[in-house]
Amino acid sequence: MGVTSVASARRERKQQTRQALLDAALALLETRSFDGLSLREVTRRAGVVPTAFYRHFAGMRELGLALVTESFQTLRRMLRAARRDTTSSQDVIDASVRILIRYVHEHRAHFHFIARERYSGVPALRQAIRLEIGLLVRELATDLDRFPYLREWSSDDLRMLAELLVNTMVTTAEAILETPPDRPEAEQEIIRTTRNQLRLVVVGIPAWRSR
Amino acid sequence: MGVTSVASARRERKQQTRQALLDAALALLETRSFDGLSLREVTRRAGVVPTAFYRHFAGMRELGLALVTESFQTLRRMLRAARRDTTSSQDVIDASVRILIRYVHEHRAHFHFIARERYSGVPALRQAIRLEIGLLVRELATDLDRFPYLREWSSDDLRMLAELLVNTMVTTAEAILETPPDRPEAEQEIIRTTRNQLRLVVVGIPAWRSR
DNA sequence: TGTACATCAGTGAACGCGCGTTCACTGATGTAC
DNA sequence: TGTACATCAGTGAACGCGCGTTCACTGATGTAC
Repeated sequence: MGVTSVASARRERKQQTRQALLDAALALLETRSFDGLSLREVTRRAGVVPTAFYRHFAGMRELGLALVTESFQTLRRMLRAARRDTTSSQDVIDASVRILIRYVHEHRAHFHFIARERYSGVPALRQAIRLEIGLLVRELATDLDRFPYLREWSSDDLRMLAELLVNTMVTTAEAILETPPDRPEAEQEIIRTTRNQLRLVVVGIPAWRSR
Repeated sequence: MGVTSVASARRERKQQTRQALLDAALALLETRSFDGLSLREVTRRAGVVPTAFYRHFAGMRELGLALVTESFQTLRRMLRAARRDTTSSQDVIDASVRILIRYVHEHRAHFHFIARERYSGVPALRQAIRLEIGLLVRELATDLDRFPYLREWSSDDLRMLAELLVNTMVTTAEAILETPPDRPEAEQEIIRTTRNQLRLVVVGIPAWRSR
């Protein structure tokens, strides 16, 4: 038994309520944006009295920031999975897109939340998300230089490429989320288009020479 | 004097109030998302009593749809300007980016609104915006086949390329809007990156062969 | 052109409702001895 | 191990407020003759 992680029953249950609040908010955000979400709705859905909210967050803004953190943990896990899969795979693009689609389906709510709030009404959330996306882009840029041709690229150019790839992936994720679940052929069409877009970018790489 | 456009004083002033409501909403949307906007705020800012609202719109949803229409008129004008400028220009990419930046600055509110609501909480707005963006992509795809190499492309591939270009432009517009006005060098950096991204895509074109 | 009536954009009072936040509380869990 | 006190997650009543929508209204503008 660990010493620092005794996690008394009280602390454990508090953590459960906190998670219930986060999950409730995430579920409500499927149909509303964060701006239009009320504290009372969240507590109602979490099965707790409104005033209990303040035992966990100072207000809705803080809950939103916690959701940003949680969502980007998912994205970072996705990036790690992609790194793993693309080193063992022949078709890097296909493997990357497959990972993306899998993660979007398995973590709809997180992707939804980020897509919604990326440019939405609450400044603190926008800023936090922009910062996190910047970090992801930088991480990806670092990963990229293990590929042929890219070794010689400047870090500025790698960054530019990473941004283009991330933007394309983000747009794809958003499009997948918008697709009605009863139209799998529409999803296939989106996937095909994304693959082609990434291929088009990739075939340009050998021809690229910095300014 | 036209016969059908007599525009009695009454009709004219009604139109003015309607526009005041639209402008008030657009101004408030700089800091809030549509979801978090109230009818009373809008009328207050427009200098009119809340109940007057209903003389012009059945509810906020309808006002939102009117804003979508208005915003996309701006975007369509931009596309026409880009078509004009890029046929007379040597550097198509540079001319296109310049037009985009100019329009973003001159019509901040319209771009802001579209960026905000593209994936935001109100389904009717999301759908309307998605539809309009689809139309813009198709228009651009049609424009593209006047360029070398692209003449031989299938319409599916042209569509794929147009989508990639529009996504890049949309992302750029959003990034420009997020840039604090006191940091023009950050804006220059975004512009440079966008130009490079478009160049990277363009150098890939001659190497592209459909699946 | 002048008059009598119709239209209708905007007003102001009123309603019931859900909101965020405060406060004093309860009772189960944790801690010290 | 047993007891006495401290902690604190969650409760429930209460508050003042802005909301969307209804309704009957006013008075300037438009229309018919």
